[in-house]
Amino acid sequence: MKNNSKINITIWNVNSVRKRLNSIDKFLKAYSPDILMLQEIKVRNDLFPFQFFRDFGYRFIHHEGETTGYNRVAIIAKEDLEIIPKISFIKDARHLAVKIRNDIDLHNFYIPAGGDIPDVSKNIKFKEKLELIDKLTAWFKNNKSKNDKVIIAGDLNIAPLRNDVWSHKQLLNIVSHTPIEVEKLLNLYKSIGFKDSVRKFIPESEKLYSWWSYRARDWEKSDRGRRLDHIWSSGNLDEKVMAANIIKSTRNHDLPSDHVPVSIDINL
DNA sequence: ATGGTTGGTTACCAA
Repeated sequence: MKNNSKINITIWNVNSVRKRLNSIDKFLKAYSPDILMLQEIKVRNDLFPFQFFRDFGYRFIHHEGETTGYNRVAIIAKEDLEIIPKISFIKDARHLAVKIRNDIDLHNFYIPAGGDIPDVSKNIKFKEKLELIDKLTAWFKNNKSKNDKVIIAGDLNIAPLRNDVWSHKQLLNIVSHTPIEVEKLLNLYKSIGFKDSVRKFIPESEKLYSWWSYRARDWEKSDRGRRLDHIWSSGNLDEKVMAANIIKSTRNHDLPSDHVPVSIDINL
């Protein structure tokens, strides 16, 4: 990557990379991001569609071997990136990190959804989700400072703002928008002074979603979405973020993911 | 208040 150039970073929970090849093909032809960070690729290393991405000119494809085809994230880029150590306590290949421009840490996260019941005494998955976010908050506080250049992105499975969900009132007790999750996520946000690179361009007064359930009869008409996918940059990078985009059109592809891509353009 | 859909080395579980 040349100095002083615009870089597009796109995140996308594809809900199985193999099922989504036609949709990803359409998206890459139209948007051609420099760095593509996928979540929920649901594929083992040996079955990953390497050639598909190489044919689009992506020479850097980073994901890690696990025996199961669940969860998992990948970082794909046009140019080689330096791989940096994973955060050790995140399981199920839900995290990978790289360094860009020699000094910016770029993290790809897939935070667990946390089950259906928003009660830590009845639902271990909800408990583990909250604990993971607490651990991440502590990790950033202990390992990074407000002067470090850090971008964290991915499916965080929490919609923090009132207008990040179709009905604040009706989702208060629904996992992804409960006050306890929102509080935990805000602590992570404040840990080293992250900024929301997408809300920077779209005021909090406007509804904004990145996910629509498969269960709706007509997802677009009912429009009961949530903004679960986020890109945050640390304070000294925020001013270099020049644009953000949620590519809602992919939700109308044949065999779509329930999430749509979220991207930023950043001048580096 | 209930049920609705999708995916995985799948016939249950997670999302």
